[in-house]
Amino acid sequence: MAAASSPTTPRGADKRDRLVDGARQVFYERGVERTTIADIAEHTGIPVGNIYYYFKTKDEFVDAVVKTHADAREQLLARLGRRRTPRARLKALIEELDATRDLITDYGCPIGTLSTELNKRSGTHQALGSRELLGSMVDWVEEQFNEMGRSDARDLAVNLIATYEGATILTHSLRDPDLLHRQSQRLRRWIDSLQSAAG
Amino acid sequence: MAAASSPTTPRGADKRDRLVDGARQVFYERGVERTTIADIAEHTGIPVGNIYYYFKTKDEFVDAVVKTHADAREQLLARLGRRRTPRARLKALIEELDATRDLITDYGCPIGTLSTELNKRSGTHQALGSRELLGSMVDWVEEQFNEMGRSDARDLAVNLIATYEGATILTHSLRDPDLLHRQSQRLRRWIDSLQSAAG
Amino acid sequence: MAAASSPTTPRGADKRDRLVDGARQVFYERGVERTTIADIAEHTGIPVGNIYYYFKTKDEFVDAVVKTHADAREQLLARLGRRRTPRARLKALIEELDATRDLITDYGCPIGTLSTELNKRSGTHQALGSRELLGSMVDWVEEQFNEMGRSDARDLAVNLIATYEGATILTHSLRDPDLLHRQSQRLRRWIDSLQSAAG
Amino acid sequence: MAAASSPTTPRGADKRDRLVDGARQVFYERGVERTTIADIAEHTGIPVGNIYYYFKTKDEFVDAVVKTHADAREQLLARLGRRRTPRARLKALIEELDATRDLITDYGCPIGTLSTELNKRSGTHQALGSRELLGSMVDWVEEQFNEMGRSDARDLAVNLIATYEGATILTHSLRDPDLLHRQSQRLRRWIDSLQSAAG
DNA sequence: CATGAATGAGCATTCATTCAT
DNA sequence: GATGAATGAATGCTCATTCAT
Repeated sequence: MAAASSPTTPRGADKRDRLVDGARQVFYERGVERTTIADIAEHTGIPVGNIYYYFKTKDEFVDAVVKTHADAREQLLARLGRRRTPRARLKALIEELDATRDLITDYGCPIGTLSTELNKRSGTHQALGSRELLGSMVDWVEEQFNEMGRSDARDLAVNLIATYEGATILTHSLRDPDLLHRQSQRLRRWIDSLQSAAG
Repeated sequence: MAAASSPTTPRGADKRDRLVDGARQVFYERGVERTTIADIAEHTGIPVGNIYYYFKTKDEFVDAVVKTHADAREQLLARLGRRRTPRARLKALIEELDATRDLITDYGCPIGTLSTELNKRSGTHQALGSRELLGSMVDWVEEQFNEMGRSDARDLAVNLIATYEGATILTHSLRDPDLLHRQSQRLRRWIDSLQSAAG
Repeated sequence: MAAASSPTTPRGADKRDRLVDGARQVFYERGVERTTIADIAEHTGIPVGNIYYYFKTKDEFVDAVVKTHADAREQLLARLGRRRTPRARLKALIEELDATRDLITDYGCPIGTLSTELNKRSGTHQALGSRELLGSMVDWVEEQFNEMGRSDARDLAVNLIATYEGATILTHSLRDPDLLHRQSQRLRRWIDSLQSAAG
Repeated sequence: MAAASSPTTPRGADKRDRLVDGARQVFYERGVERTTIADIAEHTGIPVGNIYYYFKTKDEFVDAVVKTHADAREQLLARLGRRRTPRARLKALIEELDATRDLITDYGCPIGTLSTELNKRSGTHQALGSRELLGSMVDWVEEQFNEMGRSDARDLAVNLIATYEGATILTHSLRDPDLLHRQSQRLRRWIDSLQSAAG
């Protein structure tokens, strides 16, 4: 009869987390539309009836998964923030992303494919959250370029994220992890090549 | 007694074309998964029962739409091929794509979003056709860079297409057509900056 | 502009016959319910639209096929009638039926399976015709036994037909043509064993 | 707080049983092909959506109904097995079957018509189960004849079952219950007339 | 008469969501 | 809170039948 969850986490939070994480995985692998609540139930081992205690609709699942991605991204950026220079931070970002290239080859960019799917979902579901996902990524990169004294920071940021996202699409479509790796190296060289205080 | 259809088109081809085109549009706007045959029926004004005279399964619709995109791309590349220099061809390609930025802002890149969706569909549907769509685009670009004497033609081609595709994702997610436009300009400048006969 | 059909047959009779015969075959192999008009069209090479010129409904097909079986049976009985003695006629009947045991192993008795299916169809379709099929067979056999002077001719006739029909069911279900053959031999011995003028 | 179902039956088993039994009836009366899931829903009062909680496909219904027939037959044979002599068992079997002649007049032999239909269904559905139904019946009868010391037990068994099955077809087709009754009497006399230890 | 095409009712099946315990 | 079961509105697809030429 002892409490099954830690005193600092709200009751049932662990179960909710399992659900969100399970949904994130299945959404990623099969896509949101093709994932049924029963799929999530099976994947997490939590019965369907119980799931609805935590999530009233499938859309709430989507929101929670989007938030999960946002949190993960925030943590990543926080970790990268510890680096001394903006150039180092940007290159570390590329490195991190490149490290997941095998998953990306199989299922695409978790954020990119989700965004694409949620954008088609609009009408049913506000894709606001998804807009945030990529947007704040661009914002963070922009900050780094600003710190480097670039007046064209926004364009550079868009270029970096766009190049990376596009590479994930090709990597996934052509099932070639090496493609993403080479593109990552190109991006790192490009970052190195940029002047620090010029427009 | 006037001919109902042009002598060069087989009977019923016009209706079939209407269906494929309708499907292409609805797939593009709502996504393949969220599009029902009834949606296509409503959009084209062709009753459901009749649709199945032309397409036996939804997957056949997908195949036909993929083929439509492939044909359109082929025509585009053929048109671009008339330009004198590879550099001019590449810049014209960027120009063409940039011209559709308003649609892309609303619905994303027709080929990119379709590919992404079809990749999640695998198992049910072979995404081979979709693989071709982006792949042959990269191939064509690579040829241009080869003609320019670049030994790193493949990497440059991947970079160009990736950058463009990524830009469509950001443009769509952030609903900002200007973003794609600026990125197009950047790509054109990049093409101009490349040495013609260096690795 | 020469007449395509013989002057003694009504126009289109040949095509109609092809249709009935095709339907008979497909009905036999797949069953009436599982056979579509398109199946008959494909099997006969006559386009669907044209079929409806000869048969307004699927039920009319069924009627025509039943009549075909009735005609064939009549011809068979007429042929058997040429034999001198009733005993010889009955044994020849058994012989004829036994000769088709390979088909029966694969698809059952053409008349028996059709009757069974049509009886389930009642409400939609009056199975009167089908009732005739087996009924007149029994009647003919009864006549033979009558001619043999048997006062229990009806019972004997029922026994003969029932035994044969039942054997086709087992033969078909157990996929064993030998079973029908042995049962045929048993029936012939039984006929031989019957006294000609006893009750 | 009283138990809703008996402790020996799993939860939902009663509803499942209602479904199987309903399906068995409707299959019997209308035939498998002409029975829709909606028919079963209406007949049992269980909504369509709920039915699929118990049976994922129509074929699963068919399997369950076949099994029901197999179970019923097993129970029948077990009951008959209590009789002292094989001859008594066989005669009791005939008696049991004869007792249902009114139903048979209306709908035919439950096992025979089902087998016939399932045999046409092959390709879609393995008629193995159906093969068993009649086959094990023959086997059981064969055992009785073996016990009687007949070396031709197999043939005799085939003859008995075939005669009975054929009689149900005629009875049903001609809508005459008396026909089955007379044939049953004939079979009983035949059994009595057989020598116990002769080939 | 011939034929490809049209039509709509119906069917098996799925699934998000709700309910009773 | 937990859970199996319930529910009904889709969804993709079929098919007998009809129509236009």
